[in-house]
Amino acid sequence: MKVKELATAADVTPDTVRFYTREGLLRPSRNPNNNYQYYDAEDLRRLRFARKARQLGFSLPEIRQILGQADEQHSPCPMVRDVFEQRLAEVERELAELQQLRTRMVAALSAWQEMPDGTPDGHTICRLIEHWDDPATSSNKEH
Amino acid sequence: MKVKELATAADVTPDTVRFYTREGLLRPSRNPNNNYQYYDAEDLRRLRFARKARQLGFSLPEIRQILGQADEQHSPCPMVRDVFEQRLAEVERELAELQQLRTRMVAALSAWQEMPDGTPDGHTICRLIEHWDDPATSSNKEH
DNA sequence: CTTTGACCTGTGAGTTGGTCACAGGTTTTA
DNA sequence: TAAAACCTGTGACCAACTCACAGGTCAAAG
Repeated sequence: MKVKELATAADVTPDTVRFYTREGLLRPSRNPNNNYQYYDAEDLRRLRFARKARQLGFSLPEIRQILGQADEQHSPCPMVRDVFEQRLAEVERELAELQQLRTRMVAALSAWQEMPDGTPDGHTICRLIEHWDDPATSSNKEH
Repeated sequence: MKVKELATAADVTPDTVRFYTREGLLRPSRNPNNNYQYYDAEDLRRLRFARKARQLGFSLPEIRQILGQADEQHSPCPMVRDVFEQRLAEVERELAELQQLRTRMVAALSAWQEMPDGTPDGHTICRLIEHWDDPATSSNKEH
């Protein structure tokens, strides 16, 4: 398969195929006549694997490591379980952060309903923001 | 105030002050003798404003625009309200996406409890991931 | 047989919001 | 007077692609 064929088969762009190849996740062979890269069924499996892993939150270096282990006949599954739990914890942290941001934004928005637009007076930029009270800063509960 | 003094006053790093200066958010004066940059109370206000706006999800270009409007004696508040609502919508999109990811991850994790680690056999990389069913792909509800 | 269009190649820059490193100049402290 | 702490500008780095460019290859259509 050539780049675009593989890309179509895995439902990604040719650019992504080329990028993953540069990153060492795929190992195409080369036709010395025209310098084209040719991918086989194994590459397709690797690419599909990589995409699924990405959707589950694995990074490219992690995926490269998993593929490398499998290449060397080691089961990557224990590592996968391990990394995955860390990722889940991280996702939950991000989620909490984003929820907090949303809460702050909703609160700010409702507070703004009652505030008029300020006219610039040289020492105020935008009261909506300047008079907004950051809960993380005002009463520091962190650490 | 010199760079570090301003940074300390706004609780950011000197690098951030320099970065914001390069980005045009701060406008220090210069001492021609030593080429140092000097910041005044207005810069401190701008910097604090920028940090609050960042916490509320505004991007640097947006903040630059807001500051620019205020510089020209236009009230940036209407724009702030406008951008803010878009940002809130975006945050809610990201939030939904992250929640979905978390759901998928939790489901995968519980499914994995019952699955043994595979031994590499040349046509499987890691069954945990390969046999995981992406809800977005399998039954496409999008669009 | 040539032209067009679709494909291929490698390289390098852009995205976001900083952070870090480097090499060298200045000012303050001991 | 020398070290410590600060200042300067420039450029690379992070993640995971995406896009652009300039040029080479190849299949089908004229």
